[in-house]
Amino acid sequence: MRLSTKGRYAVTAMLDLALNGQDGPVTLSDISENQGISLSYLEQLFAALRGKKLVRGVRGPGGGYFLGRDADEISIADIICAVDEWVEFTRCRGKEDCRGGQRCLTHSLWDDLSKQIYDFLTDITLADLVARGTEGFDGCNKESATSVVKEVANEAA
Amino acid sequence: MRLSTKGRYAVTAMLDLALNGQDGPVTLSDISENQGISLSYLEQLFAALRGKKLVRGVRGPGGGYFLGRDADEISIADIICAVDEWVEFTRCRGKEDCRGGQRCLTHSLWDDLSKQIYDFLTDITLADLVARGTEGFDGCNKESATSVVKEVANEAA
DNA sequence: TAATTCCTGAGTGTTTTACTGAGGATATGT
DNA sequence: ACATATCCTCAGTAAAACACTCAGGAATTA
Repeated sequence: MRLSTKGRYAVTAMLDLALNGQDGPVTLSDISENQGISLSYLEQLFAALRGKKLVRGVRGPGGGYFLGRDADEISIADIICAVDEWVEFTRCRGKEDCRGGQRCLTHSLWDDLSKQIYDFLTDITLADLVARGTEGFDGCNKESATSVVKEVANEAA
Repeated sequence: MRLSTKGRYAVTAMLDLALNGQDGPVTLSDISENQGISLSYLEQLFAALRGKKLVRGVRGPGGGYFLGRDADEISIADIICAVDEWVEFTRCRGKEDCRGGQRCLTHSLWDDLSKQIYDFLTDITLADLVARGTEGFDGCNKESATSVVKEVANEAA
């Protein structure tokens, strides 16, 4: 599991899509402006997302992007795997590569952890995030990440 | 939270240390050979780990590295944060940066998820991994966790 | 036909990655 | 004292990834 800023861009963009895609498609220009990501970079990311059928593009005026399937059917792991190519880390592919089992054991432990992280992110869907966020939303103020700021919640109400 | 191969190298090296550091210090040469990481790169990583007091170096012949504290007091998040500098992702630092609350909401959702991942990795210690791994371990030939993960990933694709 | 949007691909400066190399500081064994 | 082993520091570097610009082409709508 690889987790870089590239993956974050993708997750953020998909979140934007989940939030705004209810009434009509969302254009990349909108996402670009909303999230502060360059248009061309978004196009690269969405090429990958399209390849994995996580989004569906509609061309022409009034076009844009939809989610490829329901938000509760798209996990964070899906999104990250689509853009952050999965890299094989351990070079230990069989018993012959192992020296005294030591190296192999360490790698096996890493693989275990890696799988745990993957499973964790597989269990979180876009719908989860949206649901969780829109009810107990804590607003923009980064300094109070834990405390609840109700400004945007009030704005929405 | 950033999770790259650099962080993996660090976690793997620390695991090696946790496994072999019971009777005397472990040299970087050993780790280099065991894990297939270049010596100089390890020295870079351990400079960072030393800075965060996660390891303790002993110079001279017979020297090497110890864990900086007990294995059950070192979380995976500690290790990754030591080598993979924490990068602030969202540029949204206050209400003035937000446009209609939309961008802000997305960023807040990301921050939420980011914190969840961080908490998850904070709860896993080196001791956990070692304990979990050494009991059920039966060598390299077994269908490794990595290939399982890859299957799942392919299935999702 | 013109505008809008997706879509493709080439190119580019910057940063990160993973490594090489050249040395110095500190401790050990003889 | 001396040679050796180890940590430790720093400078450099090729390759990859990142994030982006630019230049168009393809499909759709008005």
